Amino acid sequence: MFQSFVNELRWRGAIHDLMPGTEELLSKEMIVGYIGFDPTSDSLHIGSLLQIITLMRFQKAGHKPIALVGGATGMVGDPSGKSAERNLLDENSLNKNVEGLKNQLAKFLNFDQSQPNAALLLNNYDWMKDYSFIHFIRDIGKHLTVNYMMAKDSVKNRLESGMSFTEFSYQLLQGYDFYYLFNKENCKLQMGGSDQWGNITSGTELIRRKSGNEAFALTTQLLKKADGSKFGKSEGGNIWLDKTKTSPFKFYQYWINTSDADVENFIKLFTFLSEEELNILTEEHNKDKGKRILQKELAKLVTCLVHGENEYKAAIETSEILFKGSIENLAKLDERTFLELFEGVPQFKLDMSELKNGMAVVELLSDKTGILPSRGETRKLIAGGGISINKAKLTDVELKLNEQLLINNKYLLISKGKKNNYLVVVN
RNA sequence: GGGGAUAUACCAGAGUGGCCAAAUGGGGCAGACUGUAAAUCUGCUGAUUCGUCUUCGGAGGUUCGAAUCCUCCUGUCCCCA
Repeated sequence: MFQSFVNELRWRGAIHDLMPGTEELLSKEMIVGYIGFDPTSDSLHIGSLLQIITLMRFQKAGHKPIALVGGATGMVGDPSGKSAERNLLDENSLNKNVEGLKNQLAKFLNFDQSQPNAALLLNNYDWMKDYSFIHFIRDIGKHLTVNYMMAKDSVKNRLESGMSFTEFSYQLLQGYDFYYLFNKENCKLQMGGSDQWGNITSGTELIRRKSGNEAFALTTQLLKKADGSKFGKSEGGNIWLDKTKTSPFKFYQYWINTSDADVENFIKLFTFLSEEELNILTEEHNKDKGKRILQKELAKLVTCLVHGENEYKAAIETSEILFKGSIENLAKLDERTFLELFEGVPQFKLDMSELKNGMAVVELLSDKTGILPSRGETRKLIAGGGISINKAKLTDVELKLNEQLLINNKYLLISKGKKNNYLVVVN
């Protein structure tokens, strides 16, 4: 039972690096392992989802996962992968972020205390807040040399451009977390993205030097898309797990749009389908890639995992209407269903009186709604055939809107390109 | 401390008195094709009431006219000490 974890990550192509002995350790007995999450925002995004899923797999393999929110480390800022010193978060937003992350993380793991491998959700602020500087540098700082710390990539890369003592100390804080969890929770493994290797090994080193014990590390591949662009971004920015930041519809759309080049890789990483199930699906998919079998399955499973089945179904319906449906069908829907369908679509309000006065499309699209940043750009886009109203391509730049265009006397469906839809609600 | 180079739109990078809202490439947005994919091709990419208006590190100046010349300031890079 225990041996499957590393193997599973391996065939899914998730592993970047393992400390020697890690696989043996995990195959013998139930192990406690942790992953830390930085409270840099009040929601996690789909990049961190991969780490959450790693913890879930870890738990499914029979091990005990700890999700650690970095309430203390977040006050300092992890320099890993950063080319410049960052601003510190103020405490209010930090607290808000910590709470947000805790709520999200809680949804993915099993905390049922009757299970021996029940998950834990911890905040390192709890053990750091009363640790005084003087004691910390005596107890902890004494065990790692500056030479050792400087050899880390996160520090080395910054020797030219400069780095504050604060960020330099970061690895010591994260190292101490591991040491603390090792002693307190018998946590022997830390996992994380490959950019965390340096921080994790500072922890294992601290454990070794301070107590002579051995701790282990496992890092996962950092995700990249096949075309080199960044994973987890769309025009609107990050794809968040919080549905108020990224609607389930948009979330679903992100996954359904996965390119052929990425989809096999992503479905292995982001779903719990077995190797056989995946083989069958992939074979089906390869027969006719146009059906996008893998994309649909991936979008379904990830949306269900994060937002639940109901939101997934709603997202599918909205997608059907927006991409396949006709405007007539849309008009047939009752108001409630209509609004439900468009929940994930950005909406704007407009006064009927403004419409009756004959508002120019250009004005609506730029000044009134901000769908486009300027009138000039709006004109250009219309001229280029990039705007549709109620699914009909808009050809007349000078068009004046009137109430006859409204669906059910109330709505206007604006599309920018194929994939960006906006709903104007007229009262 | 001395000497030199450089600063141009989202980025890279041409332009060195008028033909410059500024070449070209990348990125972004849109169109065609397709499968809501990739690749490819096409258009757009300062604002605008389409007459103009505001931009080339900053502040002044020369000139009918300045991204381009002059002065000062600021930032960056390189060399010497």
